Amino acid sequence: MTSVENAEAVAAGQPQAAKADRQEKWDPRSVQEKWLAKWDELNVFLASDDPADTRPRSYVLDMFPYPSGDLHMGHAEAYAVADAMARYYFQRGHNVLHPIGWDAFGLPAENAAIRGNSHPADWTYRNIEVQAASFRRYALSFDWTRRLHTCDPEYYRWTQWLFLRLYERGLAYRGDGHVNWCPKDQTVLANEQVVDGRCERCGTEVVRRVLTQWYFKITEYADRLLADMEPLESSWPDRVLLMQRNWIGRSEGAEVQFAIEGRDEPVTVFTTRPDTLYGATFFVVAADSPLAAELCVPERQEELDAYLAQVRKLTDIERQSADRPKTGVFLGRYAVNPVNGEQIGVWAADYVLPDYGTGAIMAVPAHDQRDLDFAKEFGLPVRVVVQTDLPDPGQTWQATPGDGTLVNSGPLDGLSKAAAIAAITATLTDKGLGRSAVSYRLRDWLVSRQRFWGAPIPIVYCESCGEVAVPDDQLPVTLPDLRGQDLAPKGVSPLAAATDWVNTQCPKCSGPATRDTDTMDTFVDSSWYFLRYCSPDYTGGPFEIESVRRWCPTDLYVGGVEHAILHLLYSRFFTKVLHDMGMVDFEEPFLRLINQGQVINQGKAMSKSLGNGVDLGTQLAAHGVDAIRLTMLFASPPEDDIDWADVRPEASVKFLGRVIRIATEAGAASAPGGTASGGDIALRKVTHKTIEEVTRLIESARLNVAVARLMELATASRRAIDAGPGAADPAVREAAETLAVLLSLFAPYTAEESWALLGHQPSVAKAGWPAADPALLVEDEVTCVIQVNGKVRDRLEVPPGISEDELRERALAAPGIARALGGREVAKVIVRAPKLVNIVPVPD
RNA sequence: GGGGCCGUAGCCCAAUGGCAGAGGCACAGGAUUUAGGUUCCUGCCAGUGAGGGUUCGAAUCCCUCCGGCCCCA
Repeated sequence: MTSVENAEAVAAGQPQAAKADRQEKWDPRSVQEKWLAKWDELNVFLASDDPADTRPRSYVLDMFPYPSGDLHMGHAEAYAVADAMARYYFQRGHNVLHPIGWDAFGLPAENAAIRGNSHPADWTYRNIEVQAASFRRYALSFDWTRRLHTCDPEYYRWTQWLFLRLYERGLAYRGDGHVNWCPKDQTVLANEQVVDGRCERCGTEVVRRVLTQWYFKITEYADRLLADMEPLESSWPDRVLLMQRNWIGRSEGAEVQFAIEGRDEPVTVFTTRPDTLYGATFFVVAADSPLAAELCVPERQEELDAYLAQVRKLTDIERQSADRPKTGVFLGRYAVNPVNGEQIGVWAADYVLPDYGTGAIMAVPAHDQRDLDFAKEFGLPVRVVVQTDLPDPGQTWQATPGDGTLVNSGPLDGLSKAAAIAAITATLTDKGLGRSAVSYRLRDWLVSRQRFWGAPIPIVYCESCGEVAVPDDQLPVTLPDLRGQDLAPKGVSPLAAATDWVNTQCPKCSGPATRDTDTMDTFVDSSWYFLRYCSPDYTGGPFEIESVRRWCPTDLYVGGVEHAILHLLYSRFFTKVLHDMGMVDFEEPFLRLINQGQVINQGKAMSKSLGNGVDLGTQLAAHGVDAIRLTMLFASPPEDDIDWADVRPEASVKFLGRVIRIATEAGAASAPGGTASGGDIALRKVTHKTIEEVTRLIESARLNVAVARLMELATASRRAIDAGPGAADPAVREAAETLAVLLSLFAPYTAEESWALLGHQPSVAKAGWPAADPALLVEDEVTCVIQVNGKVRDRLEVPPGISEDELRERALAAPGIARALGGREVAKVIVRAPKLVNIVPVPD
């Protein structure tokens, strides 16, 4: 029997049913619909943009979802974490911005449209509605009035506008390059979207293609992206900072110019080890670089072509794999070592990549394992120039990359590695043959995509004017109405087939022109959405500057670690560009970052192929929203994975039932509004200690421990009712009310119901955060541990304010201590009043 | 190969150099009960992956090894 039926039974005059209250499991699901309707009416979580609103502002943000079907277990955890934090700030009286929107452009919608012969928008907006309804039921404290979708023309108008601002500043450019191409998705990918040589979306192995594409010049911001991580050190997870640092991959070294026999211009190489310049015994260019084609002598052309055919079949990962035998072709030419005039052979090989550095390297086999492997394969000389205490690499085939003393290096002989780097760099600079240089692993961000469901790139190509930006007043460049098979991948963007759309007028000369047929990477859409939430309906720009000034940067950002590089790096880049444009007054968008863990099952990520998926809807139906939220938060610290096989939502249901019963009994026994000051002091102390600790725990996002503290408060309340002063004691009411308010962060329905049972008007969200009374936090007596040599030998009950001297005296006189000392003389006494004394006897 | 994070009870997790245990699950027992369900109460279990070091005192700091995860090659 549910409590709803109980209530009906009572109304029908069957009092025996009411008595069954303690015996029947309370079903927390029974109150969900009631409070949802009430909350819609009250609508308390609106962020106020009134400049006169003096409440402190907090901006709590969840990474917005992609609308692929309904919400899943992972969403349930992430959004529960952010919601608890947002509700906390709200209860503390902050003016909280906690918005929601959808990252609504993207490939799955397009694929669904091809399959279903429909428009991607149909699928997208349908799924958004499903998710929105689920979010509402999941009781998230969103300000729904700020909802946005990146596929709305009112949104992507400003994505295009931002593209044009980057274009004006030279930060968006069209360039040729070796790009990553996903054969399945039929589009190019950014480097960040290639994981282990595969498309991060569909897992297909990517291939290299040479194409002309649009790029954002994120490399220009490499140094700032690196340096500005320092202030985030304590508020972002270490591993995210580390991953970003690795991704940017700054390395210091030098550029060195090698003259090439028969070529006018020298070729520049980047090396982190200019000190080993005298050890360069050959020169390698990427086999598939233009340089290789150019430098190859005619007699070797055939050999190079055959080699190239092989190389083109390989992925980048295979090319760089250390355990693969080295391959290459001698190009029949020689490069000249600028420091000793030595002629060294120029080789084409696949272990050098065409788009890293300059696509050419000086090979120092003695001190670089890859070069050594190559030298071994082709019988090239190995010359040690840094003497280490390791055996000769020419004998062992183990390169010695470490520090040592320079030898065989002319003027550098005798120097250490560091000194040699400084000396050789200075020499090269003087002679105009090189300079110190910094190289980054980070590449420019490739933003063109040959797909339909994205923001069109707002550029047209005119026969007479060339590349022309679409003027701001002609934005947005909206998508043509393509659907079904029109969208099937054909290697060029589906937009190219919409000739009416493609053919347009040049904005400059009004002559015939064609539109760029690619759309932007959807990571462009999500690089600025957090700014749009501040003024989602603003029509004068992507955001209202004043509004962003009030809310941003985001105080807390919650999302998965899978965005550690991509989305976070891009958003940081956009923020810096907007800062340089004078549109925002900060340089980092997210002050604090929490990466929630994954929800897994039986030790493995949930997946269709493993058949271990757990459906969120089923869980919610079985246990109720509150129990699932509570289970997510209580299972482990937010950043740890939760194995659903290890948790019992039933336990949460049980706890929520305890809370409801306490509220029921306290609510029936006393009225709201009284003072707790005459109440049971022991319970009051527990209550106030709980307030103090939970506050501290929430601040540091240790939500699992906070929940445990609430369970203790519930237990203490139950004892007070059953075996203490009884339900009518004001301390019981105080405890029950505190429990309801604190619990409202985690289990909003149960908290609201409790609040009502205690005789209060909704909403509990407006109750305000309780303050701990310092007087109730002091303990009368503290148990002091007396140790001998660090082992506990006795305990004393002492007043918390006891002096060190008195405590020392009492400790030495304690009966267990004399026994433990066994007559030994005391050498030292460490006193940490009032909790611990450690007595160190003179050693035997 | 380089770098980073993590190993606490049968399980999930607490303990920010000071009593190894807060909370939950599971298990066992008691009370209530028509009930093996519900509720309430009680109990049970490890010496912190292994070894060494620093310290009056180490789960916590340092070193080595083992195991797991992540990032970069």
